[in-house]
Amino acid sequence: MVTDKIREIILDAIIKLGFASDAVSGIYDIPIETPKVREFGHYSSNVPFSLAASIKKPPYDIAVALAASIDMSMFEKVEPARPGFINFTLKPAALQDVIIEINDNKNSYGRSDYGNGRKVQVEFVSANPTGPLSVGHGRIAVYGDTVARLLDAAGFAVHKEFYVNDAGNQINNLASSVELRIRELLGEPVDPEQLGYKGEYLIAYAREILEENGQALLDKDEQERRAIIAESSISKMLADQANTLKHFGVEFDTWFRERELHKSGIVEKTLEIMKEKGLAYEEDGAHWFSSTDFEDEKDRVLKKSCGTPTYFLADIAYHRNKYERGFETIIDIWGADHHGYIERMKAAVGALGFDPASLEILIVQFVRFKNVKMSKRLGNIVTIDDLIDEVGADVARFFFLTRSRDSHLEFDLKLAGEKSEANPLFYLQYAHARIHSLIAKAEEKNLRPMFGSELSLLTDQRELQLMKQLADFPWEIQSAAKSREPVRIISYLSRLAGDFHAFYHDLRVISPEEPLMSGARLALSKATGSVLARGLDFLGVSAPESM
RNA sequence: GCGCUCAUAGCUCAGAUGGAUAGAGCAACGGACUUCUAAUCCGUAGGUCGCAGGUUCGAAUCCUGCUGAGCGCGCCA
Repeated sequence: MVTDKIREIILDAIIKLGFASDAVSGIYDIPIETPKVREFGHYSSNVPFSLAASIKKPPYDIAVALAASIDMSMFEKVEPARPGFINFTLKPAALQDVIIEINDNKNSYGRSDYGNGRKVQVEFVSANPTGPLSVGHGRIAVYGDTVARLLDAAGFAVHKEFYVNDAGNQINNLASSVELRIRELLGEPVDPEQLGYKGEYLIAYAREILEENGQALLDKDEQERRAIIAESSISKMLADQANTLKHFGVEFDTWFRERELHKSGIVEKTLEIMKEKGLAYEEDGAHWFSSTDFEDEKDRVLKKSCGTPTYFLADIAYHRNKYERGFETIIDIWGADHHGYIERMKAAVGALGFDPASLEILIVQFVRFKNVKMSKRLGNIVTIDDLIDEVGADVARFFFLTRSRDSHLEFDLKLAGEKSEANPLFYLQYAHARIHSLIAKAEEKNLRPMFGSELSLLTDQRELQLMKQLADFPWEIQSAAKSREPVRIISYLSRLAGDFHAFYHDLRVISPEEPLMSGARLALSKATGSVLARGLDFLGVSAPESM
């Protein structure tokens, strides 16, 4: 990775000059960025500012000293700049090597071992199994899935999990609603007001359950009847949700059932542990977690006076279980309505002796709607399935990923379906398709990508800029993974596609009278095509070969 | 009332631990195809980064207050 090489070179110079300190002791302490102004070079670092405090010299003087001590083998120019930057311009040869690197690592370019195989769990969506997934879940699904893909590329061992809340009142509600639908199918009068879940999707479940079990189902005693209906409804719901997510390009390693926590006794066990550690007390017949000792605003109930555990206790047990499974970093992705639970969850994890910093809870803001006809069938829900039907999975995924997770986005279904809104996606896909067709056309004239010494012919400003962009890919993946911001990949790919389009427009690729130049430019195009394809793959979006 | 999040071009949004002249797409305007995909390229115009203070060599970014928006504050899940 070019950026890491530059960091190493800077670090060597820092050590040589005796400037190393606590502030700067490893390569990842060295900031590096692409300057906004092209004249400043390919990369720049403001590390002199980081060093200024510890070695008590003006940043500019440090920049001058560093620039003079840099190993120049990769660079054409290394210049200090006021008030304290060092600007680097790579030699063309250093950029040309990137094409070879990409070609040699077609299926792995962009991957790094930054994560060093550390186990990370990403838990997301985790919708209740009581209805179809909404567009809000869709935003979370795409965000979580993409973060997981990026972490994987950055060298983490990633596990994707969907937590199924299949215990608690909402399940009783679900079962009784389905039972009412069954009775309705059998001709009994049903008061719609009694339906906890009014969505018509339950009618289909009721029909199937009736077919599977026969009318005898209703003769069983209530507890048994409800248990059958509940389990059956849940598994149908999970199958539907999984199917929806699959169409959306999102698949999980595990679907973790809350029920299992209760059945296996982990929930009770967790309460006992908390009591032993003096973290829980009894008052008014209920069990409380003294979370105020851990910066929560008030104590929370773990087990109600009626004897049933709260959702919160189950959640604590669940998180304990996550740590027991050996995850070093746990990422929970929640909707904005759950932000009030972050403090208490972290408090609980910390109280149990785990490092609260290892639990990252990321909030994804809600999606609001504009120009949407509310579906009577489902109440005020726009589902992921509706969205995919309307605009397709690619556009839908891309739409969510272009907004950072903090933005309170307004979803305009009308706009999303139009070309204008989707244009940035087509821009990327078009670049990929163009490259594919270019290479096919060259083949007809017996011209193929060449990865030898002819690459040194690539010295035009357009070519250098495109190669520089390709060189940045691994770094962009890594920083998007570190910051959990997939949106960066979109910005990056747009720049890459833009540089390719400009290159393509200004320079002739296929010219039989210049076979070496053609070969080199085809190699550059091919490298661009594979980086685009890999980038789009991280976003879960297709890279079409023709459009 | 308290808390979390957000406010950047007409619209939708980027903006790397605080760094150099705040960017892109769409919309508007003006150019570029008898030649590799014009779903493209080149250019013009568009900004008091919600408002007011503060921190410092430097603030869209950090802190405080205010305004506005979304969400949350139960022995619900």
